[in-house]
Amino acid sequence: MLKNILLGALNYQPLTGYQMKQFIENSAGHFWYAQISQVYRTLGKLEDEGLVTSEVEEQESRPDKRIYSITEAGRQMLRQWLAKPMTHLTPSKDELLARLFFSAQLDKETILTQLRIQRSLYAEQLTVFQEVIPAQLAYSQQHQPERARDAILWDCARRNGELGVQVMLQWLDETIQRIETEFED
Amino acid sequence: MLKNILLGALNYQPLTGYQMKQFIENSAGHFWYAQISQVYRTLGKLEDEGLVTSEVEEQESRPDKRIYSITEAGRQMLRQWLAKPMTHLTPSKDELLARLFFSAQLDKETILTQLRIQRSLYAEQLTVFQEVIPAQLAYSQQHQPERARDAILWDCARRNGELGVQVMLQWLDETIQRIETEFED
DNA sequence: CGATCCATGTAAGTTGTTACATGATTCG
DNA sequence: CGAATCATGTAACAACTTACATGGATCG
Repeated sequence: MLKNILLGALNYQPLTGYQMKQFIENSAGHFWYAQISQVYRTLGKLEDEGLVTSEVEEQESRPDKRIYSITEAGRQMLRQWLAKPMTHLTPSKDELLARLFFSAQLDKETILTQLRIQRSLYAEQLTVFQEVIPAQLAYSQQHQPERARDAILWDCARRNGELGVQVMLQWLDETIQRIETEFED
Repeated sequence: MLKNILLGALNYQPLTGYQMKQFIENSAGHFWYAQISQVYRTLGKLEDEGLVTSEVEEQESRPDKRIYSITEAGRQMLRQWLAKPMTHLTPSKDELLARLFFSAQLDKETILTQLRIQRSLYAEQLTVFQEVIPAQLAYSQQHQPERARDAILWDCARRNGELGVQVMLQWLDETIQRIETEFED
């Protein structure tokens, strides 16, 4: 799967491994993440499979850059992945819910503290979707007005993040209140 | 992480690997999943670490059962995990968003078909959170009224799933409409 | 009469994480 | 003056997936 995401990024322009890691953090962070070491290894595999090529650019006072480009075979792979219908829901893992599910043995205050910490983390995350990313999208739209379709889809992804965070905040408020009133200690 | 979830399940009563897989599917499926083979291997490791013990129950006309129980060390591990504050958000991966993000090169109808398939999958999922799980919870509450705290927390987890699915349906409707009106073909 | 359930696992492979190693530059 | 940024990767380990193997009972 990371392979497809790297191909997707390289489909716009050639990038180094380091830049791809940044791309994932800044643009795709809401629906994907990867360690930098994994990015490098995955790029190596993509190159072995002939889906990308690389060339080294020498630099002074910095390590040389290895710049990756997508090949025609890579583009075909990407298109294949995108067009193949997805007939399942992406399964998800959520540590907070896993903990809460088994937390009946904890005392009330420990649970509430946990939930309040998460609430503040989500509140912070909301500004990313409502302020940071919109600013980024506005900028890239000004500089690349020909990418109108991308702009729409990127904003749809952003909106998904915004709604997801809002619903978590709503749920956390509901849940905190419920535990405050329904739990005896 | 799967280790903690298995310990959490065994904290209620001894179970076989097969039953734990079912438990994960039925009760924890919304926030965790695991292959049955992974469950067996993880149980083996937990036993090596002395966090669970097992004994074999012979059966006729069925393979023998290996029944796992949590040890005192296991309970301590579980409590430690539950009580340690979680200061990060669980990162998530979502293939649908990843695909959509890179889908500008696809034609409008292919994207819309994808989104409509997902919409129907989520619609089905909603009845699980609104009908199937509430029935399960009502049943277990009747049979174990002493587990009042568990009942509350399990319903909070269920509610999280319900809200999550509802927000995905809302987002899919929004997104389908947006692509229908804003995409030219 | 084929699929699903019960019930166990192993083996091979892929993916992902953490730690290590290097080193100049730039920012606070 | 220490931390972060740029830039590369390797090694060891942990986690997870897929395929294989077995076999009676039960359901549609």
